[in-house]
Amino acid sequence: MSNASSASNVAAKPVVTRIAPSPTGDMHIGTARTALFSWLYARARGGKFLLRIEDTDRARSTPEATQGILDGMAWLGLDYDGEAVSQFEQAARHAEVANQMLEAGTAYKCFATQDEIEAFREEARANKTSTLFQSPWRDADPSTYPDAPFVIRMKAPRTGVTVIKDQVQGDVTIKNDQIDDMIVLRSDGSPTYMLAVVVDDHDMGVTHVIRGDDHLANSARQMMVYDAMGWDLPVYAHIPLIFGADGKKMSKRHGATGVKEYQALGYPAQGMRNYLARLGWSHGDDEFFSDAQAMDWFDLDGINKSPARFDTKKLDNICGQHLAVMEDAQIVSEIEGYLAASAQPELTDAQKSRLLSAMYCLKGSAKNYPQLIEKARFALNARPVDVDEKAQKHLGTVSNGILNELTPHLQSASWNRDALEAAVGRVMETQEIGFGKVAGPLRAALAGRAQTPSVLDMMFVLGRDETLARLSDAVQE
RNA sequence: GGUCCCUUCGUCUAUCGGUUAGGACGCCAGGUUUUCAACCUGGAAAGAGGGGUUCAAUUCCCCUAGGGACUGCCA
Repeated sequence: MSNASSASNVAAKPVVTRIAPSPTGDMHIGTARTALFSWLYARARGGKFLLRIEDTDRARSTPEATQGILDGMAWLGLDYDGEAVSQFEQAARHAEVANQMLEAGTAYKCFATQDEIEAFREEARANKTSTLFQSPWRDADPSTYPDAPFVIRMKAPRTGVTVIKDQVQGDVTIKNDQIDDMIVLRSDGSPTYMLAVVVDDHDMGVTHVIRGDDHLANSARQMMVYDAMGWDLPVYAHIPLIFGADGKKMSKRHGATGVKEYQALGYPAQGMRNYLARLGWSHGDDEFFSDAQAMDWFDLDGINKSPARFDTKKLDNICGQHLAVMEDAQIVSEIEGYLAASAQPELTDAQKSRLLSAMYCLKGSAKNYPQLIEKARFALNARPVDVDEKAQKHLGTVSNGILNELTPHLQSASWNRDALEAAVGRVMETQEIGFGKVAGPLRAALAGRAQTPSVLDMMFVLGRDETLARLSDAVQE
């Protein structure tokens, strides 16, 4: 028997994609990318993007993890249509479908116990034969059924092939004798994932299933359910997994793997979307782009078949480019989210407005929020500024003279960047020194540290009173 | 073990039989400079190996090697 998903019979329908994470831990960065792809695909086509929480594993699912998924989606700006669907809550419907297949004869009751199956597998492994369990109950006469717990299994074809027409992987042919009679309903009456995904995807009207390629082989089995129920197959697109720097599947030892961790690390969401979109997908040589461009360009045929490694250096670079062009208010708002995510004190109103006015000279060189905040210390910290060791070297009797001479010039200067530069220039002339000789002490006095934005920008942002006060503080010390 | 998938600079990738194999990150060198960064210029750097097909293969096919996924009453 041959089976194939047909792109043509769903092409006319509006696109519906979904992300279906299981709430058993932090939302993985790979899940986020899958969500992003699905989101881009649906949004660009005026379709729907849905969220379903695959919480049928009651032992491992937690409300905290569910909240983590919701938070992650919100942070990344991946808005979904309607309410998040709980797979667990559809259990009755799943059982109903299982029973329908039972009645139709496309599924059957299996009374084999887990011990029996395990014993079979052990023996098979020992003999190096196939561990695919072939239930003796597949064609058993119902009159021989014992009064015992049973599972419902699909009656998989044992000959022929199943062809998965995948938009990324191409046609993948699986021999049917490699497919076991998968369990769709457990002995406690609960549905398995294999059944639940198919039923939910069908009920939710999902037209395009975009998911990790660890599900590729599963697709052949899931297609049996579509077939048994006479449902249209979705378009499949199995995307390669994301690897860590060493080429192994991204895991904890590679550093951050959870979406929330990246927010806590201070990456702008826009940059994250851009980087993630570019990981495993490309549109010619385009590397830096907006959401609108990504939607315009994104398509399944641009997705690569080979796994990509996660590269934080490139992430940094892309994020830096986005920060440089982001709206100031947007950056401040994201910084507030970053501070909360990384358990740092929130900004006061005064700090926010200072940050906002300083943003023009901060956002051009930072790659993430910690870097930006580090540069913004001069604006965030109140007097008296604490002077670190490196800055301290620029303060002393010599610098006192320079700062003292600069003070009257600043008192009379009109407060714009050119005038401030002229004021500094006058001190350079009379003292016959270079800009650096003035900037050093000035930087130390204004910021108390060696790495800051331009001294001209700092004075401009701080304003006359604050600037003069900081100079005075420094001279007194 | 079995089935399936993958393989272009260190990394992300372009190329859809004919290119000096292009771009980006990172790296190295130089420049700019008011510190760090940013920025500018230049440079090194790739078709896993072996067979075919073809006038011509990075591109199509096969084999090998190396990765990976699946092989659960997990999702």
